[in-house]
Amino acid sequence: MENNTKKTAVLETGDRILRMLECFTIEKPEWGVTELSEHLGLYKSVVHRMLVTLEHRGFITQNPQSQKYMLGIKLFELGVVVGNQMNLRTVAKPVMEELCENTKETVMLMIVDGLEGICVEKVESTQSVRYTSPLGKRVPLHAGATTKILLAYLPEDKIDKIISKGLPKFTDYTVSDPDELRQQLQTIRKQGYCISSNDFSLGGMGIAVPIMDHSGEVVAGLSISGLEFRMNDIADSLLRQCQAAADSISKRLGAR
Amino acid sequence: MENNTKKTAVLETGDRILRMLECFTIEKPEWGVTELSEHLGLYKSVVHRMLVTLEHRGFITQNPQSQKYMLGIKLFELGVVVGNQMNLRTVAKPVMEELCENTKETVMLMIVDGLEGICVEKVESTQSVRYTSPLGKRVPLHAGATTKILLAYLPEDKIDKIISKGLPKFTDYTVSDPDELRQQLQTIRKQGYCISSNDFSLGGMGIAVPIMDHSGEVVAGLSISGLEFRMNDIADSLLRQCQAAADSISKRLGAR
DNA sequence: CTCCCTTTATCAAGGGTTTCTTCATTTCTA
DNA sequence: TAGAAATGAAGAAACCCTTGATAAAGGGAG
Repeated sequence: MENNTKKTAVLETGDRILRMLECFTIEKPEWGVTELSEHLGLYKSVVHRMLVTLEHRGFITQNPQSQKYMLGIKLFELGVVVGNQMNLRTVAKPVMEELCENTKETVMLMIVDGLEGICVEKVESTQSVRYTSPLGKRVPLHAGATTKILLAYLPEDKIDKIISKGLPKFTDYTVSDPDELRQQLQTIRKQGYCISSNDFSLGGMGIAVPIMDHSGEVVAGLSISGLEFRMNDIADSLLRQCQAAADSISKRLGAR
Repeated sequence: MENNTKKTAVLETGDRILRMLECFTIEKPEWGVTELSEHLGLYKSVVHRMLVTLEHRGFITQNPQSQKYMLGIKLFELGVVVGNQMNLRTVAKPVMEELCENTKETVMLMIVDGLEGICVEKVESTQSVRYTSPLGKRVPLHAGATTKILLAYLPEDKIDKIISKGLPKFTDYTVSDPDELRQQLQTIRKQGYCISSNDFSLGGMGIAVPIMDHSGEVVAGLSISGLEFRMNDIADSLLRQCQAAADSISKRLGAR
């Protein structure tokens, strides 16, 4: 995600280090020097020197057995600082816990960052078979109820940008036709919620509503997610509970 | 915390950026350009350029109203990656939840990083009056049960180093005499647990035990923390439950 | 089980590139 | 409106990349 409103140029060396940090993900948390070199298109000695710099202050640590590198405890600390400063998360958590208790399904809170959605909080169902998604994971906005509700309230130019980047299919039910997606988004805005099944994962179902801040702007999506066969017949009831929860959170954020 | 086993020099620009990131803490999550400049002893234009570099990729974000800078969502994502790769946390969490449920007090998991302790997981009591400490916060090792249990099992040279850095008092009961501290640590090792009151916060009480990994090494401290007047009379029972929980976690980590 | 070869990680030095230092300009707040 | 903070630009100074050497580790073959 790029913020290019400022004229000041970025520091090349700094930007390169940040780019490398972005390689460490939930899917691939461990990297070797050669792997990073190839992935980033940088000399191995450059990569190594960056890793030593990060390791020096605990931002990265090396697994002595495998010699591979992984993110260090300092990033855990900084991550907690970010989590703490999200008023939205603090306010939402107890409401989400209650909603999960009442519905027995996973409750998720997502925001938009750039052209993607990120799960910033979740309360997982305690049922053995449950829907879940990793906290902090980035997902596309056109598949899944929680992200489609966010997409619906984005500015038109941003929706255009997302569509122009392409709409990959995750299942046979994932919408990939731009006109059909726009139609869906219009319906979502009209009814003020999104219910979708099977479009991100087969057998999955999500019921999502928007959360507003004091200025009436949509700042997050709240959803109940689970298995379709469990949720389909009680969708109305789940929707009402989700709406009540979102209203509660919105009010605490200063919405009218 | 410095890892200086490698001969490769760190990148000055990179190190400077990391040093700046370390300024953003739970206590002070927002900084202005001039504040950072003075705190770090760097020119304002250098600080500004570093901030723009971090902002460019979402590692830092600027509050438009106050013009101050705070950590960005990218660090939240990386923080989650770190949290996920901590096998200890994943294994411990359900056990901690049960322990909290059974004891009604806050349960905490701490590790050592450098010469300090860090809380890497906690399950807070649901009682309105409860003991708590921020997740991810660094604390000294000589005050409080959870950290003293960790200190007790550190190598002698590391204990010496910590003592030589000084033992600040948090209450009148905080141990600050090196000989007395060593005595306490010996007792803790002997009995295999630590119970302390009032030495980190007045009225607070903690019961802590060590968690071992597959090699028998102490990798974390597990504790029940609460108010002294609630815990004092049932300390034996709480200690047994804490020991059982720690044993369970240790076994799942491969300890015998 | 040991040795050899291949791959990866680590390290060093000079030329080229990037960033700091200084100060100007813009923006914001009281 | 004035002062303080944020933002931005250009030449000198410092840093880093590029290249290749060395060390370490792992795997396969005998």
